[in-house]
Amino acid sequence: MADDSKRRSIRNRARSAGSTYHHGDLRRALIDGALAIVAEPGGAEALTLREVARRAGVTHAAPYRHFENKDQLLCEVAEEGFRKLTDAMAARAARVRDSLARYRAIGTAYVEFAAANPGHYRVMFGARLDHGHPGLAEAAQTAFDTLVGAIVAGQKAGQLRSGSAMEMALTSWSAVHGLAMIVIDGRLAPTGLPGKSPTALARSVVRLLADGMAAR
Amino acid sequence: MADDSKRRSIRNRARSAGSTYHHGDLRRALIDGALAIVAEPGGAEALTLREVARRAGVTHAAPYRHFENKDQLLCEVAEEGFRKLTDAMAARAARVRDSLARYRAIGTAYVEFAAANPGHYRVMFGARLDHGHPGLAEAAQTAFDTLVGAIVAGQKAGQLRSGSAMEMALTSWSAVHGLAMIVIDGRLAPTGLPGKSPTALARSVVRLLADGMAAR
DNA sequence: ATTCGATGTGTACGGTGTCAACATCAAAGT
DNA sequence: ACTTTGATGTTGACACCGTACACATCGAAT
Repeated sequence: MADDSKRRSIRNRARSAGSTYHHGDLRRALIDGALAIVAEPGGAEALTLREVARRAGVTHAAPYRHFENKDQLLCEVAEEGFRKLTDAMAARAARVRDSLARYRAIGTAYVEFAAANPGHYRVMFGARLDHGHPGLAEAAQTAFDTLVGAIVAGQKAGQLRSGSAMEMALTSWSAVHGLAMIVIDGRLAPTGLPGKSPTALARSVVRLLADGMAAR
Repeated sequence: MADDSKRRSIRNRARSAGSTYHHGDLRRALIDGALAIVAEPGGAEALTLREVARRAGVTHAAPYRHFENKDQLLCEVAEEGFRKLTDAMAARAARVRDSLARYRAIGTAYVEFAAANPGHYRVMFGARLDHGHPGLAEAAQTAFDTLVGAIVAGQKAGQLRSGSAMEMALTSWSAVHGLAMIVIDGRLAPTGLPGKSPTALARSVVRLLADGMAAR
């Protein structure tokens, strides 16, 4: 019957993807599906538990065997996002020697990551996220530490003004996070600077910020 | 019957609120209901069309006679939010003579407004907002212009460095918006500065920002 | 070979935004 | 004064969502 053949094809799909038991590694498949949805035009709005299940070829209730609820899945997605963000910043920073320029590079990379992955970024900063989730908290911390590290290094090199590195980091993070949100939410109209590329805007904001933080 | 008495009480409630016809000024009642919900603990998450209708003592479909869809209602709520934000900034600025101090006062007032009205602020910057909505666009523009005005004034007074006022405004807005989001989303953990009051954080960030923008 | 625990299925519940057909009522036109 | 009409509110439906529970299935430990 149609039912049987459909079911078999599902099993086969799961089997082919390095399965451990029952139907492949569903947990991983669900996260991957969520990542795929979030990268599509629909964005974070279209990220629904049922759609994730559909893509994994599984019933809408199956995800509950691997995640307590939707938020837990979102945490996993967000965690992966913070790791990618950290990587993006680190990769950019690695190509710059001057510590002030490195600070700027990190800020620009931050905004560009958000602009390139708006759906993912929105999940990372969604209101419903369980802040207690251990992996997520650690991943977010690591991303933030990248910024702090660059600031401390700049201070040691005498290129950034002395003072509370933490306050400087919070200010920097606020600026890049705010710009990222403004850009991905399409809120540039009031500034009269629409049409400008995210990169150009990021460079402009980060330069002003770095000028302010630079030793004088 | 119970039905009749219930209906009558609804009519009476509407009547008592300066009605024009059928049932009072439902459009206004719906917006007010939305504003009330957004100010409650539940916040923007709890803002549902059906709940708004319930509070107005009306059926779940009635709002569609006054708003095309939920987003249009949200636009109205957001518009009112931007007006209140503008007022809050202007009120604070009016008490400061020095133009650099005034710039700082505006930034601090911005963050404090968001911290005091997190639900409302989240609606104002929700992803689903129709950017085309005329009233909303104007209200947002006015709020932003408050910032731009303060910067231009500071430049004229020789207290803020010269350069593109628009870029400086975008940088300032990014910083206060970013900090506002971080605070109301409870994302301070990575900074190691949790527990600090929004006001203290705002002052710290704004001071750093103003130092950077100040003429030297 | 049997049991058992983990995993996926089916079905159900209450909630949401939205729509279309219907009912009502104030005001305009006769 | 009576009718018509257009704006407003109601009813009931639809498709979706997150979540819960009882049931089926199947790999692995006994």
